[in-house]
Amino acid sequence: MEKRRIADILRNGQPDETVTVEGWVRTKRELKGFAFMEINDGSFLANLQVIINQDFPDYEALLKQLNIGAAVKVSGVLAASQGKGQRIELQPESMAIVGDSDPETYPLQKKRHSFEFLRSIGHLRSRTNTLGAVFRVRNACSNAIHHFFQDRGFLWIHTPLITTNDCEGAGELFSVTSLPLEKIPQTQTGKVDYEKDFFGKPAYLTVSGQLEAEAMALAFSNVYTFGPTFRAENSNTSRHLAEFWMVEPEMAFCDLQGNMDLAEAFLKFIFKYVLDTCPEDIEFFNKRIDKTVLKTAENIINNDFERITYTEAIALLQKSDRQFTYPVEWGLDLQSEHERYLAEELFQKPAIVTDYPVGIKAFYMRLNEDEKTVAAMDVLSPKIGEIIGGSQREERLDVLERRIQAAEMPLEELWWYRDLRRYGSVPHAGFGLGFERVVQFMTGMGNIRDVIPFPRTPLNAEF
RNA sequence: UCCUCAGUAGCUCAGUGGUAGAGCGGUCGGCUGUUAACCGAUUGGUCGUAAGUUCGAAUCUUACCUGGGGAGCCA
Repeated sequence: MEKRRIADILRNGQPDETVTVEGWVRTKRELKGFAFMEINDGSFLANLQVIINQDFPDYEALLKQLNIGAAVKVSGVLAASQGKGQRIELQPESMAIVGDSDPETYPLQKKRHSFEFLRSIGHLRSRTNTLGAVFRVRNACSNAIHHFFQDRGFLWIHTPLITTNDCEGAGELFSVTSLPLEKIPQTQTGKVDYEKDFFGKPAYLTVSGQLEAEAMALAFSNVYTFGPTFRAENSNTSRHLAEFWMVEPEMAFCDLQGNMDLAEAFLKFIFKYVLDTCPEDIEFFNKRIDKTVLKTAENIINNDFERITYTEAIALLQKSDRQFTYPVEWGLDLQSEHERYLAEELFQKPAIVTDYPVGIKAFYMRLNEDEKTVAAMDVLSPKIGEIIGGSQREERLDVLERRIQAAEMPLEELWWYRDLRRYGSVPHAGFGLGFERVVQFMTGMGNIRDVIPFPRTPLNAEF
């Protein structure tokens, strides 16, 4: 008998087809002479309804075991549903409890649970409608990312998770060591003797694969990373994780314009891809989580992003009649409230802000002709804020070295990064995108901890 | 890390100085097409932890722990 996924049955199944399905009981409703059971195998938002008549073998005993959470295997014949709410349903001929579930202790009920509670049962929460939809969308989004870049000839590169650069960028780093913490070897001056450590010097979990991606871009022209990234910052917000996934394309022979064009095309593509592949899940989010999800997605797909310079953004903020908590002044960084005002209220769509003051951006961003600004870009989105941060990179050795020194960073440690400017240096650009923030944006989920299966945040590494 | 709100039954919450409550869930019974099924009964508690005030504390005070929202930092 043909084993089929529930998504396939609900989309394509026809009456009188014989099928076998495997999944978990989501709900059961008992009536006088028969019972309804719904099972879900994770392939689809909706459940497959199974009708069990009282003349089914061992009806009484079976029903006692068909509790929410139990794993079952059912074979039978599809039939057009007599009731409302589903097109097709399953009339079983044989049924087996693969793994039972005690209803007294199983924490999931057939009712709404708070996301806070679901986080405490991270190993089971993916069996709920919302988290199920989240992770299907997350998967589709991952797929979309690879499609987008692969179709354009970008090489997917795997940059190291362990780094000895403590100067990759901002953010606190997690240390990586094989030294015994209870008895750390010390030098004669009483400092940690890193020469005895695994790598012979301090090592950390990476906060970005960008520097290595630049090296690879200068060999393969267009590359991208897509992998985990770590930040030890004690951030307790709905949009920060200690371990998250980042997408970082890097393009040789590319300037800031090309970078912006790619970022915009990229966001449009992945939104359209997810809309096309997970329409039911997006519909669910639009109905139950955030009623603007669909509108926002269509807005992104169909409209050009607003593009303004930092200087123009400051002027717009100063011109607005809104009272901001933080000062608006050329040279100061944009605060969350400023970014949200621009994207959410003024433009009501994503906005790309470029050419920030040199003083507030990283050393590797290319110095503009005015020597006051750098070729940086931030894509600001409604609700989430900064969703993409990128720049054209400084390709001129002398300028780069000046910037490194101005940032009081050690030139020697960046010897290989400087080498890239010495041998065949070309204008190049790239950006970083927080993957979970995109999934948050697509689904309307308010807390980033609910768009990654097992979130790592301060004081939380359970599961 | 800072500000702010919260922590009471398995879940969601009410109770704001005087006997610990409801809905949902679970269990039992009823119901011929349900779909957050419905109807009836029943079960269920270290009121986050510790100390203090009081004749008496879920309720007031202090500290701590945990969580939510916001901010900073950032993607």
